[in-house]
Amino acid sequence: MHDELRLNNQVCFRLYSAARLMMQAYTPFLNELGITYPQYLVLMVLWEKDALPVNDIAHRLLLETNTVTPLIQRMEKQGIVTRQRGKEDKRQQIVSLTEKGRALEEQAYRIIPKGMGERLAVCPLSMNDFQKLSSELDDIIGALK
Amino acid sequence: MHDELRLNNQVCFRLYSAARLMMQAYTPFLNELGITYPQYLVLMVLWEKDALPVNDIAHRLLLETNTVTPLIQRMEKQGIVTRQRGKEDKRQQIVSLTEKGRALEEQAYRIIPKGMGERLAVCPLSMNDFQKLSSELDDIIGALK
DNA sequence: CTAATTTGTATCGCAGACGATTCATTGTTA
DNA sequence: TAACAATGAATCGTCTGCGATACAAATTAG
Repeated sequence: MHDELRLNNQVCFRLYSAARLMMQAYTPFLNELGITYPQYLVLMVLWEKDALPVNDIAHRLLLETNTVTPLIQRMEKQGIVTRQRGKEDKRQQIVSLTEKGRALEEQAYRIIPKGMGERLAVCPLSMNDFQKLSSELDDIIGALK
Repeated sequence: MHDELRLNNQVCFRLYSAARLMMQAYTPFLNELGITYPQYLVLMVLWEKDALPVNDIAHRLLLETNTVTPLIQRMEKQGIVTRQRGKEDKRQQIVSLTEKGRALEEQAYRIIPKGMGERLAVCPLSMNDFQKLSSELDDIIGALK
């Protein structure tokens, strides 16, 4: 009846599916590292700049702190990060990488770019296409966040 | 250190964020209908073709049945759909819209295209850009599913 | 036609997401 | 400075997602 309400006409459904399938594609490689995809995102933030309060990590990932807090608590249990109250502001929890957390960067570097590259090779998109896709997604993200 | 492991270089993180933000953008409109985004997806499938087994709905949404089953059970509690065992194959649960479920299509049609259109208007993407985005996402989905 | 296998759902457990609320700490203002 | 507001985390409840498992119905094999 209403073409606007057809699944096949929905950009959102495509985004939703592509994001899920992409996470699923990462999963076997992340399993080798013993982490989940959201945990991998937290690690990428910390590999770039260590010792950040929960709030900064959440902002970087466009997530709420009530999502990130339990995520990081699980990572603490696994010995990947440690938490300590901020010196200047005692409300903050400063999240820092452990030796194990830092070591994961090298492991990730050996496994993931190669693995995902092969996984996406069947995809008929050029480097240029991925570049354009990225900037279009940034436009959507910018408009909605 | 490793540029491949930078958040800003990840297509996957963009997909993940864009999908989440898009769902969040739908939420206020879906709240008026009393449904969630995944429930909306199920409804779009049923509005197109009513009385489908759980399996068909799951396949259409690229989800597992162990995700769709509880989703539909909640929708049944809300009086949006009904379930009955298949006549030919008693293993199947045939999911059908109730009157309330059918009525939601008109409500959705009045609320969502207009609301989301305004929400995405600030997005500097043309109709053509969205078209290309859709087909690129389809390429990724096709490669990964 | 019975046994083995496959298929369609359901159940369980765990990890996100996120709204709502709480609590301690910090900042601000009267 | 004392009351008040804002901020950073955490907690709670609910709804996904999904791997692992279970189970009945249906299909296939022998």
